[in-house]
Amino acid sequence: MVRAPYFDKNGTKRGAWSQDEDSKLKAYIETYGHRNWRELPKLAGLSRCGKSCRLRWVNYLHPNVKRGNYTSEEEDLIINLRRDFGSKWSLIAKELPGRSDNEIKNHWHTHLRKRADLSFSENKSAENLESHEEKSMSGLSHLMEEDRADISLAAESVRTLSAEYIKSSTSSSSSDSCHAGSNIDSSLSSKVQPFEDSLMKPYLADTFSNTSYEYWISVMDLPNRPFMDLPNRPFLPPSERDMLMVDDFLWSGVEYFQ
DNA sequence: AATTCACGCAACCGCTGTTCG
DNA sequence: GCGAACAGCGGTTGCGTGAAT
Repeated sequence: MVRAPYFDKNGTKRGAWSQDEDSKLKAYIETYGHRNWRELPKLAGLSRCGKSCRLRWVNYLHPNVKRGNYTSEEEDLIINLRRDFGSKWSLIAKELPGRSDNEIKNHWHTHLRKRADLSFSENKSAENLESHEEKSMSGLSHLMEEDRADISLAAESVRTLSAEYIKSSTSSSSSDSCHAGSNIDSSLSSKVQPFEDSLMKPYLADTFSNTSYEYWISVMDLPNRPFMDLPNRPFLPPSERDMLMVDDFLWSGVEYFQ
């Protein structure tokens, strides 16, 4: 189940813990506490590094650690907290007495993420989109103001082009109003296509296959941003950094939908 | 029965924040 | 104010186990 025990080049033991090591660590901490993890292994007679000892204690040996299956209440709580806090596992763990951040993180990745995905796709509906938008924007709060401005610029570009795209699509004679069509002005299409290829398709092909362009425009409709003239602002962000910003922005929305 | 594959989870790695001299 | 040491965190990895073929 875990890495087989071995010694690294410094003579420090790594991998799975033995019962003997567990008892030594537990006995030492219960007697003397753990004020200095670096010194602790030497004093406890262990050939481990301090980090390894800390991890073993926090995740396994601590008397408050609760073993066994998660209750449905705990799972619901994790899903809700994950939605609110993101990957702040230590914060989430504080709300679940007896569960370590590592354990919760593992449980999320192996069980709950799928359930959360399923739950989202089942609940996805038009009336929720507005609140999703708010959540998406609140997801930006952790970013520096200048980064938010960068994202906003890129998002504005997306918004503007998408609006033109839809306008062009819906005013055309084509019966296909969902996706890039053959009737769109070729210059506009050439600008929209990279957007669709590089940003939208991963979502459309995944969780948001039925989400409309109108929705994405509403999500990206950031308030109080200067309008950019398309000729002066190429659609694709000019740098890799901008690209990452847009990606981060979009994923921050996805995070909140889970 | 043997082999392959996917899953679950303990442990590790690398980074960031905090404390201390 | 600065750098080193340390603690803590989140992402990733390695490998045992059981299910599927």
